[in-house]
Amino acid sequence: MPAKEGRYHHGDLRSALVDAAIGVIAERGVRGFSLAEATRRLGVTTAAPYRHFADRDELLAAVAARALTVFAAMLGDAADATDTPAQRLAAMAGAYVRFAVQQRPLFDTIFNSGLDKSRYPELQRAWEPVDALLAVVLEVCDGDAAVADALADAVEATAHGYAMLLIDGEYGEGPDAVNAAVAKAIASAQALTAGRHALRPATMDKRTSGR
Amino acid sequence: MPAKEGRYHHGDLRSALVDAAIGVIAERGVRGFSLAEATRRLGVTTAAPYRHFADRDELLAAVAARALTVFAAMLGDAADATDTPAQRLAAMAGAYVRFAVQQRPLFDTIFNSGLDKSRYPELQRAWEPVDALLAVVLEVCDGDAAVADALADAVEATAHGYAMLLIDGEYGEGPDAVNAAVAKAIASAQALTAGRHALRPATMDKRTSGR
DNA sequence: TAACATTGTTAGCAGCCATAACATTCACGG
DNA sequence: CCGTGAATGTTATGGCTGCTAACAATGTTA
Repeated sequence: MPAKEGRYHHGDLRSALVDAAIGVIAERGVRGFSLAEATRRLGVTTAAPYRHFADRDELLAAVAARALTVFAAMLGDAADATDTPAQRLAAMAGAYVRFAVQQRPLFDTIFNSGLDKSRYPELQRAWEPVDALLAVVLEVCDGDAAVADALADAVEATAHGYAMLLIDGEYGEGPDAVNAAVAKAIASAQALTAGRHALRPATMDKRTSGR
Repeated sequence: MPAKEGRYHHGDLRSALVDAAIGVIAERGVRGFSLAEATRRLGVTTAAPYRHFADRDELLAAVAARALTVFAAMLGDAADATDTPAQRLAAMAGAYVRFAVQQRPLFDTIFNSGLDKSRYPELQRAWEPVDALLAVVLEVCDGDAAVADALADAVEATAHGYAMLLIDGEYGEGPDAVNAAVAKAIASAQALTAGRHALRPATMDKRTSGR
């Protein structure tokens, strides 16, 4: 039931707050997000959210949980559009980076909001579909489970790094920068796959890891 | 001249504020940083910083600039401790991740403070030594400049991703998690180097990059 | 319909960033 | 040695934020 004008009870304030929060974050960034602004847009008092969330961060965690479902869907779609396991991995790396810019408020809420993830079990659960996508694809990619795990981690880290540096402006602004970063993430996934023998844990070399 | 007790003029408030800010960030995180708290620790008024910084963010930018010199030094030391260019690259990837945890307040100020980098030319200049380290090592790594640039970007992104995910708690807490992440970053750098032929820009494959 | 749970509001506190007006000290030229 | 302006502090204030306590309106259910 949508909220009627002038009604005392909003109807579904909780999810309306999540929507409003996304809007505010889209306009002002996660850093500029304010609970007060979100309530203003919904025409409720600044005290109202506290009936549904313990504090500001709990609302952000709810936004992040919703964001993770969108994220998982986007990665899944990218994976489904390809044939071989190696292609899926590369496509997901590209989708990871694309998600960061296409859904920047969501990406930022997940990764750049400074939430203490361990405090929100809801969030940990929301991560599972994403983890599953990476893990499943990788088990298929290679018979060797140890290398497969390492490769999944490496591709995830690389895609994450490209995504973060891209939205930080490291590669410039505009669609060209985005496409370049996406392409690099895909190529890196392929390079990691090609050089994956170096990822086997036992292979790790004391000379370079020490300090 | 260090500040004497009860003195009206502090002596060197600007750099004292930078130090204090690092302390506050160390205890409360970048997100919990407050200009007011920093001034409290120095025994000055909350208005005092505005004689030296236009606003809160400008102080953070100064912290970030100092952080980048430490960062560059750490990467440089790691590179110097090795022999071959490939080893240098891998060592820098490990040092990148180690820096994130060993100097977390500094790392967070550089990457997780939400500063608009383009607004602070001082910051852009502070990046140059880091870029130089990556670029120089890579030109040596291979005769092919295009691949070298791509490899430098890929290793940087990968190290950055591991660093971010590590401090986000993705790999757990404690020194074991740190060592594991460092080792993975090093191994990934080696894997990228081994598979670097896939990074050549012309190689990029339309089938996986589309959507 | 009466009692209870839910979900809003009003009012108010404390903390933060930032600015304007004022005070003190420093540094330099006569 | 002094006086005058620049530099660098302080006091006072305003607006925004997160959050809480006390109260009010609405739903729900026996």
